[in-house]
Order: sequence, then C-alpha cells, then structure tokens
Amino acid sequence: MSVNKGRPAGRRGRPRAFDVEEVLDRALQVFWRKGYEGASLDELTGAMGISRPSLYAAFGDKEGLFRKALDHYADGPLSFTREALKEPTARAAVERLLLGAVKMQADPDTPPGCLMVHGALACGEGSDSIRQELNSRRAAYEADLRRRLVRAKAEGDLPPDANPADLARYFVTVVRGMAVEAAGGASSHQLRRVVRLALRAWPE
Amino acid sequence: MSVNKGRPAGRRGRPRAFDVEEVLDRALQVFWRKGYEGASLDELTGAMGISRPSLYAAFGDKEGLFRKALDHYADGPLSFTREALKEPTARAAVERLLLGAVKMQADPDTPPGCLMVHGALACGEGSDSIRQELNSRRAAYEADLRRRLVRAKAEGDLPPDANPADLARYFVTVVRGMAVEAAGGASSHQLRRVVRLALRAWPE
DNA sequence: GTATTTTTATACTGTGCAGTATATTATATT
DNA sequence: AATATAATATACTGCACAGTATAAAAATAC
Repeated sequence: MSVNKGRPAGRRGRPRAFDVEEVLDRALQVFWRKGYEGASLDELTGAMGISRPSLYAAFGDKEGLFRKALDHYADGPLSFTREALKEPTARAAVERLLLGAVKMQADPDTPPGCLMVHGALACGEGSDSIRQELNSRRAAYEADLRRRLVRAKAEGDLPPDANPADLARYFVTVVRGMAVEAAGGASSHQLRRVVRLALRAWPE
Repeated sequence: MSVNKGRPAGRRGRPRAFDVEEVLDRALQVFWRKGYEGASLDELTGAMGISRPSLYAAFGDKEGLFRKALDHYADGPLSFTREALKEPTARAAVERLLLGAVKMQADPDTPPGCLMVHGALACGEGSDSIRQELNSRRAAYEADLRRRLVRAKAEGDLPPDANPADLARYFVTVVRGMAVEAAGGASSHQLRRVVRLALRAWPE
C-alpha cells in the first residue's frame, strides 16, 4: 500500500504505513482540544488515520500516546519558551514569554488554551499519574523561569529587593489564567492587553 | 425511618428522608473535586447518602444536579465576591476580591481550585451545554467587576486613562490562574504573594 | 383503618469506553 | 520462490457509566 519511508535497513516484516511524528501531531491536536480523558480512542485513531492495533503497537497505550504527544508539544508549540529565556535581559525574556504564550494559546491554527493546563484539570482520579506528570511539567517551566530571574538578579538585571521566586510564580500564574481565558474564547488581542497590564508588576 | 422536616402541610405521600440543601452541599464537594464529567453517579449518591432514584426525582438528571450545585456554590463559597465589590474604593474591592479568591481556592476544608474553572476545562464535547453555562457564569463575574470599575472611574476613583474593561479582564485572569495553581497544590501563602504582585499593576 | 400518594431500595438496560484476539497483508531474509 | 516477521483490518471483551423499571415502604387523606 505504501513505500518504506527511509527507515534503517535490516528491519524485517511489513513496514509501517504511517509516519510516527505525523500521527503524533494529529493526536496532539485531539488531546489539546479534548483533554486526556475527553479524547476517545475512536477520535484519536480517526484523526491519526491509523487502526487501533497500530496505535497500541507504536505507543503502548493511551497514556503512552499522551506522554509522547506531550513531548511533541514541548518540542513544537511550546518551544518558544526556551528561546524566550535566552533574551539578554530578564524583562525582554518575560515579555517574550508572555507574548509567545498569547500567540500559542490563541493561534487559530491550533486548539485554544494550553494542553498542560487543559489536560491537568480535565482529568478524573482514574488517571492520577497523568495529572502528576502534568503538574511536574508545569512546575518545571516555572523553575526554568525562576532560574532565569535568579541569574538576572545576580547580574544586577533586577533590583536587589526583587524576589525571583515570587516573580516567576506570578508570571506563570498569569500565563495559566490566560490559558483558561483562551479556552473560553478570548482573542489574542484581548490577551495582549492582559499581558501589558501584567508587565506593570515588573520591579523598577 | 425519619420525621417530616417541617415541610408545608398538605403534601401527601412518603416524605423525603434527606434535606435538599444538605445533600446539594455534598454533591458540590464531589463536583468541585472531580469536575462535571469526572464525578460519577455512584460517587455522587454515595457522598450524598441518597439512592439514585431519589436523586433523579429531586434534581432531574446529572446536569440538573450540577446546575443546582453551581447555584449553591455561588451562594456559598463564592458569595464573598458580592461583598467585595461593595467596598468603598475600587482598589479595596479588587484587593478583597483577590484575597477572597485565595482564601476560597486554598481553603483546606474545601477542594482546591475553583469549580467553574475546573468544571469548564474538565468537560468533553458531550457536555457542551455545561461548558457554555460555566463560560457564561465566568463572564458574568468579569462583567460585575468591570461595572464596578466603570463606576469607580466615573467617580474619579480611577485615573482618567485607566481602562476598566482591561483591568477587569486582567484581574479575573489572575484569579483563574490562581485557581489552576491551587488545583496543582499551591498554598494560600504562595498565592497571597501572587496577589501582592498582581496588585502592582494597579493604575496610580 | 383503608386508600392514596410520594419516596425509596434493588436490580436492570443500553451505550461508550479502553484494550485485545484472530486472521490477513506486505515486506525482508534465505 | 519460500519462509519468517512485523503491521494492519475487523471484530470482539469486559467494564463503567447515566438513566430507569418495578416493587416495597412510609406518610397523608378520607
């Protein structure tokens, strides 16, 4: 039905008829829109264009697929965060982080909101390990920002009385609030105005 | 099994063995902890201490029960908002609104986070009417704050260049971000520090 | 005290779900 | 070409879920 898509030679048997990254992208869209539990296997396989057994062979189970989709999310839509933190000043880094979050959360080409926020709340007690995974990933992003602000303070890029931990928590709180707003239909225009106000808390 | 709990005379037939407000309170706890779809009828009836048919006779169906629980939420844990907006100055109103939200969201006696945020995201497409209901309720709270700030501006309680709509959206965004953080385990101490920073955006 | 009305207890129904068994198809090795 | 191996298609399994049918129980009305 299809050609061998450049996988390393020596693999016997019928080759995969789909590209893993491509179907992961489709799965990501579904999880992003519906949350972990809200996404059914029928929807997932339908969007991915593969059969149930193919999905299980490639990703283990629904939870394994979700974790792979999370990695895909971090490397794709969320990759702007790593770039943002490389800005020379802390202020520029945070500004780019917030505006990047707006762009991602209100991008008309992807579902509104944030997969990690949406997924974490849309999650019964049956999938507790998923919630923990999302909590720790969100905590990691906060820690990245905190470290950047600690560095900034050491460099004199923040005033001596500034508190990097508090600032980091405040800004990620705003980002998560915007994710909720975006999921509820807020436009990127509206969210940019939220960012402008949020930045007024910046230590002078 | 039980006595007639002071209902108006003239109602024939076997009387209810439970108090509606009391079991609504139990149901609210379950929905608050698990979200709308995450709360199963077995959990609900178990927590409420009533049987399935009693629940359906009293509340119609799961959605009807949830709407009643939402009203109960607005009249109980969320009632502080109405009081907050009555403060003489806009600044005091917003401060009380934010600190009240912290107190409610991180109260050890109730589930962490906010029912409206939690419920709105933890909701597949099957229960779209629930999501709409929560969206409109959240929008109503934002509108209440906006109106209060519009009034403040008219009274000279806000500078002429202040934008009440932007401010209202910004502060409710912070509140919803805090709800996500609280659901993830943030303490009231941490959230109060977020509030302190959020208020630095206040127009001078 | 008997009939009537409403609630309650138990057990059921159909549906959607995640995950899987079986058989078929397509490739690599020999 | 024959065989071994891996992926696919179809159909199934058991389970949890929301909602309900039936019958027993507890109150009022007469």
